[in-house]
Amino acid sequence: MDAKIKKTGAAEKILMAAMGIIRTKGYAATSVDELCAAAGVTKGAFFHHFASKEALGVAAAEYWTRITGALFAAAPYHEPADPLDRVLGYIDFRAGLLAGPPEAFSCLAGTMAQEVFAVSPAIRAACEASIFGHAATLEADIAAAMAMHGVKGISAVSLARHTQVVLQGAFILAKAHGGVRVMGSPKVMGGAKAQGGAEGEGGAEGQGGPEGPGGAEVARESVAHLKRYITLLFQQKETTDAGHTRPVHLV
Amino acid sequence: MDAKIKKTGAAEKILMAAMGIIRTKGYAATSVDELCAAAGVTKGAFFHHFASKEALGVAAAEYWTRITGALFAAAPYHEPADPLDRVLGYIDFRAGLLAGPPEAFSCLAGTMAQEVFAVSPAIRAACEASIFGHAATLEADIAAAMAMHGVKGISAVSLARHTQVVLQGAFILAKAHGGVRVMGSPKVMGGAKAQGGAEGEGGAEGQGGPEGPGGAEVARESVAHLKRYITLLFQQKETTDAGHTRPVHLV
DNA sequence: TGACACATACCGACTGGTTGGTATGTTTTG
DNA sequence: CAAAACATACCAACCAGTCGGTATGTGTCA
Repeated sequence: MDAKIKKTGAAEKILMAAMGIIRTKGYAATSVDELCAAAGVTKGAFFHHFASKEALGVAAAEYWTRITGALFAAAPYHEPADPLDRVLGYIDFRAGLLAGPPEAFSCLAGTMAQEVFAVSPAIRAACEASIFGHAATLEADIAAAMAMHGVKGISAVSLARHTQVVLQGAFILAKAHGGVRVMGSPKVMGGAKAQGGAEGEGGAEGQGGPEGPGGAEVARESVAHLKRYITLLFQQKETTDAGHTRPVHLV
Repeated sequence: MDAKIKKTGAAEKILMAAMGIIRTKGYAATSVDELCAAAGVTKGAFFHHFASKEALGVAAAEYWTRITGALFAAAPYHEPADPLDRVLGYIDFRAGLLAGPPEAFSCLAGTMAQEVFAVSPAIRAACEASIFGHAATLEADIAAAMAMHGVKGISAVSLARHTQVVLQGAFILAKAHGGVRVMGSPKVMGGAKAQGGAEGEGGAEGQGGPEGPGGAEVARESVAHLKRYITLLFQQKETTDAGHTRPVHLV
């Protein structure tokens, strides 16, 4: 990087900005002007690279797939020899990512899919590819672990998807819980007008966690349940096979 | 229409319309005009009853809490004497609701929380109250079941929330999967412009389920995992506590 | 080497339609 | 009647998207 110091093009700057803003405010509430301002480019540049706002949505989902794909490919959970350890390692890795405000750890594809599934087939498809494609990267390890530990009656596909269900759901509870402290940046709707009666906490506990503001802890607890589920699944099948207890047909 | 046959006021008509439209398109993409048209009222009526669009969002979340609260209070899963059966009955009840297109079974509070958690504290709080409040209705049964069956080391609060995490996550995967068939109503974005490369299926299987179009089946599979988790949780504690074989009620 | 053709990347003023919201009626109801 | 419930007309701000233009290559032929 001497002669050519990485001149980031406008397209990528827009995509990076889109990742941050859409995860915070959602797709529909994000305007093209806002995206351009955040990326430091003009509207002309935007529509030079993307045919429409919807096309940017598709591109953002694909960008997200690329970025996260590289992150998980390089992660250390692939190392263990036992496939079950790799699966549990994946879950630990995901739990480790749950820190800070929700927009820092939530999933762009899940956020967009929720909003546009009924109005933009193209974006929905790109989000589907991202989520289900990522789930598919777990299938091999899960299948190998099930074969090795003699777990039967459950499909690896379904269990792989279930891990994503728990993560996506954890993001939502985290977003709903406590919320973000107004640390400046995200412009908040005028508080005077909303005459909402729901001011009190809905039975939530201490929200000032160790490192961040919001519901990362709620999310981590569910991921712990997921890990316990998988552990029990494999542990019980082993005892069932070995011992006296009559074989339990799962599903 | 004789003496007083339920003259539905404008406010409730708007709230009912909001439930349907926001669950389909999301909060941000739903315009006030659209809401008024669907409810068959005018803008004047809208702003007579709601101070702002944000105030409607809060009211919609509270309306949702009321509606669903009544539904679950009247549901039959409260009948069994064994609290564990009530908990598992709840999960079966939720699984039974997973049919048709995603906008028919997904959660308004989860949808809105995802979009507005960073921009509208009032709506976020109302959604939080809805989701965590509903989770709280499960705590008593879960705690009783854990006491009765000697399960320790897990908090009832956390397990109750985990059920909601799985459900919310299941909604997202269902929305991302396959999608809705364009059966007329929801106006779809212009397909010509979006030059998305993601046309192929992301490794998904047959999407034409028995009754509906989309991903209800994907959702049901995750709920089955949830039920299996809770079953294993109690079953293993029982085997650990009391002898070996124990009545297993799987699925 | 220089001149020409062509392509890519980017700029920013502009447009027509839509947005949430308001001001001012008219009708219904207690 | 008076107040609440609803309708009509309207507005400024904002929206996605357009369009004419510039600056910088890049290949190519003489």
